[in-house]
Amino acid sequence: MTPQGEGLRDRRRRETRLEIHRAALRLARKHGFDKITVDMISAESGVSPRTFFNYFPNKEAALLLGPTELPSALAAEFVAAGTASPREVLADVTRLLLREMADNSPERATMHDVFALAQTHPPIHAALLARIEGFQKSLADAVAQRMGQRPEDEMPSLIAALALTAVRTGLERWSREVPQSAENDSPIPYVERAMELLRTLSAD
Amino acid sequence: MTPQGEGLRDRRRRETRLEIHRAALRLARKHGFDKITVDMISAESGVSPRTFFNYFPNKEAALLLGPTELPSALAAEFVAAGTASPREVLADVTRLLLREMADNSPERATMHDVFALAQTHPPIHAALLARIEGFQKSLADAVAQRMGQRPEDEMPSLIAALALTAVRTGLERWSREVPQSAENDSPIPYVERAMELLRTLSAD
DNA sequence: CGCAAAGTTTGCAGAGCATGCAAGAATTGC
DNA sequence: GCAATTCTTGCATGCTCTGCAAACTTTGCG
Repeated sequence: MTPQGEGLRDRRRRETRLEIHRAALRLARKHGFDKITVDMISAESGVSPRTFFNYFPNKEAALLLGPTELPSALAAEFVAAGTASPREVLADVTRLLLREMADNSPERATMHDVFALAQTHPPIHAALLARIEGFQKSLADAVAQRMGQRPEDEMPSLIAALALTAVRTGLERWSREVPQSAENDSPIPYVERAMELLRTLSAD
Repeated sequence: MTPQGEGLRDRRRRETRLEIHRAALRLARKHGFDKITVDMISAESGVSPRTFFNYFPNKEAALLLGPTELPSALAAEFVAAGTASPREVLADVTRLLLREMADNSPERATMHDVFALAQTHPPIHAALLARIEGFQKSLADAVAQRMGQRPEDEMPSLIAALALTAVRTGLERWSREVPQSAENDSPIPYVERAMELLRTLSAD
């Protein structure tokens, strides 16, 4: 998780970014996103307001820390698996996403909070949707590459959209259902259930 | 389209709203969304900047005029069709949406422009996604009601999401493919194609 | 018609968001 | 240890959006 060859400068930058993110999330949980300001977040995280905008393009972005694209290592591995039928590819994509979520357990509490906040705060919801959409696009690119199609062809987009719809539906339910994010509390069963229902809807 | 029992006041309100919307779209097409201001839109549409915000909550919203929910008449009709299997309901939803799009031909040029602008302007894209999400939620509610399920159950959400994914994919391709919105140029074949591919993906 | 109630427009003030710029501080590589 | 690079910060500025109150318009009713 912590890159090896990084110097002091890189480490500090990563830490500052995380610090701002955590401060934003803490304050948003406490007061509600619409009641906090960039000044408050900056003060809470010990940087100047101007510096806040060196790390995040806007207030919403500070809440959304995760990757905005499919990590290229995973993408490469996925593409290398070779051509397959659309249905097989879809099944592979869902497996890929589930595995990725299983690995990223530390981020779970954050994901829970962000999804919960999004339910009640339209600007966060919009930002979250845009973020997911970007991820979906990079996923669709990987799918297209694996299927030997062009990125603008519909099938890869549809496959990526289906898979992420299941993920999103599962995460939304999880964040609604489970009020406090306890230890060892995983969204994965929820996502699996959504994927299962999607399969039912397809091939019953 | 033009309600009968509306007085002068209502008519003016509707006209002003449309006027602002058209001004916003015209300017956004011409200069790009990030280059225009609320002051410019207000001037172009002949109202004060303050009045702009009486009609729209923010700059993005002025571009998105359409309904934010499934019209209640359609919802009622849909629900009345009675219980059916998930797959049948999904097929019905896609039919419903296609019919609705066929009827709304006047809005096509606008839809084309908005989708095209969204491709290049992240804030519009986010606003559009949020709008679609809201529509999807109301659609899911209708589906839930028809299937005798609760709104927070997953199946209705998944059905609504699938149908709107097809619509969205079709519209995106349409707006990318067809640069100028000519007369008699319809997105419907594109949406139908996306729906067809989705079926292929399910039951092949 | 005429008048009171309700709704609409506008200006003004003010808080907050976001960006460019330049000066100063810290880190890096040599 | 020094020059180059990168990061932080303050300042100035423009834009977004809201609350409030005054002026104006429409409406409904006597």
